[in-house]
Amino acid sequence: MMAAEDSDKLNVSDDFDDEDGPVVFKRTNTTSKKNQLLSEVKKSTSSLDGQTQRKTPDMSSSNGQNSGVQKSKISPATKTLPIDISTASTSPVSSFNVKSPVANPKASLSGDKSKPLSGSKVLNDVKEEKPSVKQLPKENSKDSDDEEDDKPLSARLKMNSNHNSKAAPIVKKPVEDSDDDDDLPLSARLSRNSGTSGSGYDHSDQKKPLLKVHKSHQEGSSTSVKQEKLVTGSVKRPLDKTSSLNSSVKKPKLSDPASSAKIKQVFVKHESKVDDDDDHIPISQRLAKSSASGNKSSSMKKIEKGVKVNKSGSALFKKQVKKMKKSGSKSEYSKSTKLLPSAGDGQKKWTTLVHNGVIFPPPYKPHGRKMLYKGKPVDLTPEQEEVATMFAVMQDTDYMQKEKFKSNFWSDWRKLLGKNHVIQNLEDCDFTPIYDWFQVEKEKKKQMSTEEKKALKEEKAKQEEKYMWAIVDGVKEKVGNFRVEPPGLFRGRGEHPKMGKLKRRIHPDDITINIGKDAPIPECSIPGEKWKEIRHDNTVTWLAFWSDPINPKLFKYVFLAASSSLKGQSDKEKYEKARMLKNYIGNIRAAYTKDFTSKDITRKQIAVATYLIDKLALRAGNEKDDDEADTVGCCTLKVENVTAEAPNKLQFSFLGKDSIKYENTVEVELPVYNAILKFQKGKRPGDDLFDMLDTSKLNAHLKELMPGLTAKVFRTFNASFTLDDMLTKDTKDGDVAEKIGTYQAANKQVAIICNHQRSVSKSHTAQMSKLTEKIAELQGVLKELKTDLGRVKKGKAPLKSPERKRNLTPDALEKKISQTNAKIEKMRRDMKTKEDLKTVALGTSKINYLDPRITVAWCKRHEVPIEKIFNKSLLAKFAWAMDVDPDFKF
DNA sequence: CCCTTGACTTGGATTAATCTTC
DNA sequence: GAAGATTAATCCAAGTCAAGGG
Repeated sequence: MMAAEDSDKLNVSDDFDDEDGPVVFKRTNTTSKKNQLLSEVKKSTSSLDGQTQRKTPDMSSSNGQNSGVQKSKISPATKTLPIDISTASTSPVSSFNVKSPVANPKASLSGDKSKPLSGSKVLNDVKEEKPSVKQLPKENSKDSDDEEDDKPLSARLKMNSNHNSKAAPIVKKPVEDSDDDDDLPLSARLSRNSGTSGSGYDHSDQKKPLLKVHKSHQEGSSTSVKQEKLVTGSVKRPLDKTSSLNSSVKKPKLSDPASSAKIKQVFVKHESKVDDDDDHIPISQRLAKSSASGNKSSSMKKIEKGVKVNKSGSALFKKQVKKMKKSGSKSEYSKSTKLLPSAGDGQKKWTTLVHNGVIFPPPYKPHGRKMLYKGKPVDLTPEQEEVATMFAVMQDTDYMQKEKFKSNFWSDWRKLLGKNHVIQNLEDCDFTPIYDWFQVEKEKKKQMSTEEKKALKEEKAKQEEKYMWAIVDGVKEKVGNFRVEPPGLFRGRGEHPKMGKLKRRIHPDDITINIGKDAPIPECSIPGEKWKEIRHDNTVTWLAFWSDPINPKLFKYVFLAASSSLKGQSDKEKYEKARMLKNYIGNIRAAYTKDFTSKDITRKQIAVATYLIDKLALRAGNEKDDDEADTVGCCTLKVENVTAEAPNKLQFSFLGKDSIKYENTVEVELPVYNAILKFQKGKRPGDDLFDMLDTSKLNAHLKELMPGLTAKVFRTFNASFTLDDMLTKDTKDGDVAEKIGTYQAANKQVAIICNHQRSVSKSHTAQMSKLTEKIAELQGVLKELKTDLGRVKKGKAPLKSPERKRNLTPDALEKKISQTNAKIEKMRRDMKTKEDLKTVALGTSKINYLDPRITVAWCKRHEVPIEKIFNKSLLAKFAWAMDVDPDFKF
């Protein structure tokens, strides 16, 4: 307490950390340092001041006011009664409970639908098919866990970071360490390096102890017992079997029928289990019985969904639907619920596809503001002005400090100006008039009344309505990005060689449309222009694409939204594959451990790389061109990115995806440590650490170990496993808020493992000091209350404005005191959380790495409304996971 | 094999919407 | 009731990985 009040923020944070134990403490510290680093890197030359000096327009803003009416309608629901929302709202969310078509991989399994049925039909069929295959011996829940093998190594990492050692303080990501030790790969584990292990900390905080349960660990408390059961449970997994299987399989490409079938069988197995019990009622429903009582939510929701769809369909759309139906599908798109068009037949992704193409940004409207060149106004053509404006508007971004950005911009702009233009160099350009105009426009927009804004919004919605939906196999689905990207200056991340280049406007004749054969060709909204090409390719899911103006080798695609069944299905398959890895991981670890000492250098490198991917959740690391930012992943690590610290630690430091810095120091098995030294020997700092390796070799090898296995599966496995494990271990009885806290802690842990960072908000520091102040103030109040209490008890009048306090009784004072204390406590917690998460991005893992079924099942088990964890988009995206059994185990 | 093309997932930053607070 | 903070939605860049062609 006190620390917080009297100290500056740093201290405060430390305090907080203590709460969690030493580990945390460390982490925080490191974190903050990290931030500094990051920011430095990112900003490059400019420091904050840059912003302040100029007008720092706060772009954010918004309309602060909303019309009460509208708002009120929505907000209440959202907030308190989650359930109501789902049922009541017409939004897509409502469908989350419905069984979505997506969800049934089985359909694909059955596979034989030679003939493309319409969606609903297929669905029905599918549904019945449930029975089937149970090939895999094991039930999932049990077998999966083998003793310790299945834990993600990363979870167990230990990071030790000594801050001190580094001169520069950046310690970085301390991911958490893992616990105890154990993480090692099977055999290794036995021998494991005990020495270091424990490290001073193993705090028991939750973070680490992943599965080690059976072993000593006791932190777990009551839950541990339970867990143990689960974990050790059985499992004798057919690893052997599988492995042999695999080996025999030669190329398991998914497309390969045989291998895919195999995978699917596995899926089926899981699925069947899940399906079997659907009796459980969705949690949200249970809790909120207020809303509909009793019945199964799914049926209800289904209805709702139907309604909604009908409502939203535009006339045009309906027409199309009709037409389409004629051509084959009879299902009512609005109603279909479960089916999956899936991949039963080979590569086919859909049978019928109807959509309206894409919408273009409005043409450029010249504003006529003249920029200055050597102090004098310059006339620009609309085209020239447009590009000048793109640049002017970026005056207060960090890009302005980057020479590369400016030179690339200049180079492209100059082409528009022409060699002989008055403007001969960028240095003498003053874009202020344009910048100021822009700020004014922005302000105007901000000042518009609520009504005006609303009207504008509706207008836009109306124009976009027809582009928002597609009908896939008779089911109306949301389109993800139907807006063509507007022209602008390329904003590459990190030190991207092409930053600042003009990203030209895309026209209809740049765009290729993909649509069903029987569907009407979308009309091109720009008069006089036409699409580049029309295709009818049902082996792909994109609706349209154009080539990237910055890098013509790349394409920009228009896909369905995440809530679509097509996306949902592949999402589910992704998680099923990761779950499958759980059954193979023991053998995989044993295999690579053995290869740590292989004489075959390639094997050895593959082994070490696989180990790093498994333990640290590193990305595969494809090769990159020179015209891209220089970042690396596992296979592309350079010698200089890894520093060996005797006796057995490796310090990693490199720029990963999006030029996000990965900093971590971790203890490794001695053979790995030695192997790294060997790979580094005789090489220069910039040379490839794994010179015999690339992602295709690595993945080819992984595929021999498990069908469909690739490097990225480890990340998914790691993340989901960690979540499941931490939730199982750390969830305690308590109120919903506490449980959510547990969830967030697990989520945070995963984010740290995956190195999902975010930049610290500009106002973070200010916010922290404000909180600190506020706490101090409350503390003052508290003191006064205590004094008064003492006086009142003795029959004296309270100090200060006694007349106002005259009526206070001791009881009332005591109550106030405790309220104030509670308030202070809460503030402290909030502050700690804020500091703790200032550089951690929780969203990415939630969206991409955590099997939603883990979350849904946990919510069901612990009566936490799912809406507390998943927002509207996530609920829609994970519709396929909503009916999971509460006992689901990843 | 190696290299390129193609398609789809992952990711941080921005912007917009909503909620909190004073 | 507006400023400030938080959260959700959007945007689009940057990865992964399969497949095709030579």
